[in-house]
Amino acid sequence: MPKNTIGKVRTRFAPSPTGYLHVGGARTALYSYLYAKHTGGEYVLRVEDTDQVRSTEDALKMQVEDLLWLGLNWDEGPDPKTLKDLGSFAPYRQSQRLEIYKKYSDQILAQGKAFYCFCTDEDLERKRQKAMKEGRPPHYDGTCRKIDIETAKQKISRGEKGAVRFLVTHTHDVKFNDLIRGEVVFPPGMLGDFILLRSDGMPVYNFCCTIDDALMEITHVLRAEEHLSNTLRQLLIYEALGFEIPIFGHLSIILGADRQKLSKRHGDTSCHEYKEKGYLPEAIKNYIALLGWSSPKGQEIFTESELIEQFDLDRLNPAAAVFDEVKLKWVNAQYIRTMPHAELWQKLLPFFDGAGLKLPSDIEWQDKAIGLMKTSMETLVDAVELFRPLSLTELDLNDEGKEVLKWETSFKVITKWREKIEGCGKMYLSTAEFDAIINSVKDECNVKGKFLFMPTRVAIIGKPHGAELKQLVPLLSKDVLVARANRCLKI
RNA sequence: GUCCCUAUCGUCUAGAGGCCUAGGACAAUACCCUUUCACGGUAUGGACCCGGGUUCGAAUCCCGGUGGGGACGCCA
Repeated sequence: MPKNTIGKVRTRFAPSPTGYLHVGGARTALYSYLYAKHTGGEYVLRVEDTDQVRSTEDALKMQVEDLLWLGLNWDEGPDPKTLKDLGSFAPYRQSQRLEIYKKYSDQILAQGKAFYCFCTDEDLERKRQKAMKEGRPPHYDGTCRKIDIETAKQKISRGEKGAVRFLVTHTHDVKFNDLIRGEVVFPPGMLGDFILLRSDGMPVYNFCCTIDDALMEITHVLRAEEHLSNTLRQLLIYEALGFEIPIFGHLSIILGADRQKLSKRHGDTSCHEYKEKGYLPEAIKNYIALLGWSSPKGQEIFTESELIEQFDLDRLNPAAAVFDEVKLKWVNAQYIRTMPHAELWQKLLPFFDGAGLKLPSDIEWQDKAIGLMKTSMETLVDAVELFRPLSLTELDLNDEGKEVLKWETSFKVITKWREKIEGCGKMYLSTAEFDAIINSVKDECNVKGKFLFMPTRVAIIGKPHGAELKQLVPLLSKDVLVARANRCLKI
């Protein structure tokens, strides 16, 4: 009987590689990871790829990539680079553990706790519909229970396809103690005989999951609430095989703003999409940690080590939580503000490149620019519009800007502005020098308020509204400022 | 249909029978700062799903209802 001999906490995240990593999956992975780290235990990545139709190698790569992006590195599982299984419980891909499942299936069959089923899909579907219509639970009706094992084996040896079903006969309540929900009771009659092995020999989720959790000595199974009723099947398998039962914790579901389970209908639900929208992995992690868990201190923004230190399983909320991107944005903004400038610049670079922005490569300039801009952005994508006026490309005058240039006083203001900059000895103006110049333009042209600031802003960024000039001007060289002013004067 | 889970401001939550006139965060509103916007600061409004019990006392415990979610697959 498999047993956790080390006495260590072992958690796992067991995704099915059928697409991108969903935020719900990310949270399950995060909690499993955090709990293992918190207790000094081990965190395993196992790949549940027994659905050969839907599981793909590409999807596995995507999931691995997203998990690594979030920094949820596993102690055992497929190697991040080669995807080769690493760890003493290998293999970690269920598609490579088929003999193991076969062995246990044979054992259950031999115990008489399972039987071969030769019913066809069509038969089953018809019976299911009929049962539903008559108000009965749509359970398997037990047709093949009466086929004895020898007869069944003969049929199989003649090439007939048979699935293996677990024989569900218990008449007692099945109970377990859920970490999050307390005692959960399943009365008898909730279940029909369920499949262990499909007729093509592939095992199904509930079977592999149970065997692997036991064999891999997983001590704490954290998974989404939709698996709560699966636990009954798994408990019956644990019982039949005499395996030690792990501690289960069923995490609440994450909902969209419409209070329905978060899904593709809600738009962006994968980590990958949030990455593209300019969210930092630290921020996503921090935000999803708070969906269903709270810090005993009431803290909301954490470093990685604070999260690990404070995270525990006794503060998980059983009720479903709505995913709120507005708050995610706020969390993201907090991280942007505290991130070292050079690091933030590196993260911004792909977004600038993607938008075709050409920005100075001077490190000092970049540092100054980030310092001035970072409180104005919530996501990395926001930086694109913020930095666009600083791009060393031709000034883009918008219609609103052109309107401002038509004002009577605008020509005078911009001419004076250009004259003042040209007269300045330095390559970059300081904020104070900019203030001084603006004030002298104001006095000498005798204009103020919007008639002063709007034309000046148009001469600098091509539009009358937007970024703070005090932030922008110190980041634009004299040459660029003059060239842009000239451009406006020519219209 | 049957079973399981669940219910505190718009959202995430604190709350372990008296510390609750229910606390915090995001969002909202107002004001301050600012010659635009944002940042920042200050303040305001905003919730215990409903009905029964138990108790001297219930957001908290119990029962019922209602709402929401999940499961009843040769999907996971």
